[in-house]
Amino acid sequence: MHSKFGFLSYEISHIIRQRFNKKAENIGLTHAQWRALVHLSNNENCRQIDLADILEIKPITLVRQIDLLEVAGLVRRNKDSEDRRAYRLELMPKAHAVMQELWEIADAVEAEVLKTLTPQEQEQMTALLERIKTSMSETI
Amino acid sequence: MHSKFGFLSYEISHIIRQRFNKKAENIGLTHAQWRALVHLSNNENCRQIDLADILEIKPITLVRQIDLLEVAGLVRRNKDSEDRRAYRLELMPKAHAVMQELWEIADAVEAEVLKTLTPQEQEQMTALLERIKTSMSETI
DNA sequence: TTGATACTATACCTTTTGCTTATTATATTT
DNA sequence: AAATATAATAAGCAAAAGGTATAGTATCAA
Repeated sequence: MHSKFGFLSYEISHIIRQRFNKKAENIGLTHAQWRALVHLSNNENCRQIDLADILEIKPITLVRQIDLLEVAGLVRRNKDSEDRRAYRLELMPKAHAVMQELWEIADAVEAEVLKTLTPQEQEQMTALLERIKTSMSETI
Repeated sequence: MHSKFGFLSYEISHIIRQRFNKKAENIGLTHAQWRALVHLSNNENCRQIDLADILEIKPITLVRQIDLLEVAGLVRRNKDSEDRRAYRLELMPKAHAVMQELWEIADAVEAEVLKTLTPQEQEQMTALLERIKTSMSETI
């Protein structure tokens, strides 16, 4: 029996993403931008390279996401006082309002997806996935 | 506490995909083509629209994947004898050899990813994910 | 201290994946 | 027979990500 976990996790997140995009299209943020916002809010004032690392994407890929978020007034690049090469990324007040809307959509999509499991099973699965993710980031 | 499952499943599959692509780049098939092959081998002789449905993509998106797979000699479009609008997709012998290589890579990536869980936990998680996927396809 | 090396952000270009809209040919239903 | 639906596809676009190269700045080692 061959591996299935890779396909399962891909296909589930693929459908979640489709559903999220459909419900969120009027907000004007793509899934990738929304992901950047969430991780930025967990790591306020980090540099672009830090955020790119967290998002598991290349710095150049992040540059344009930040460009768009900056134009939308959600994020600001502040010059790092200690390293003149770097920027520190600040979340603007408007971002919090947008994020609240997006969290409602994300929570609704997720509730729909997980409704087939009991609360205990949901917790169990989240815990298992978190262990996998932690182990993956350690393996480089 | 906000939803996490969407992010977790996305991020894990994102990293799995990166690792897979890196190891498989010399084979000359992209992740999407590989996914199409696997699902085709589980549904031999289906029509393009059936496969698109299984892959949760639009038929036009699949057209070009099949074009590429056909050029590579892995898949053949056979005219459906009962419906002259449709093609039946046939997996060519060469595809099986390629798939064997790709399965080895996929299995290795997956083993590495899951090594942090016990075999029981791995089964548990796969079972939970399969229930989610089944429930999602039922919800349309 | 200076010269080599490394790092941060980014410009330019390409690839991969997927979509929308519309078209052609064929089936099916009324 | 006419209206409607379906299978594949063309044309063109968009989102997400990467590769290579470069400017500017930091850091380390001789």
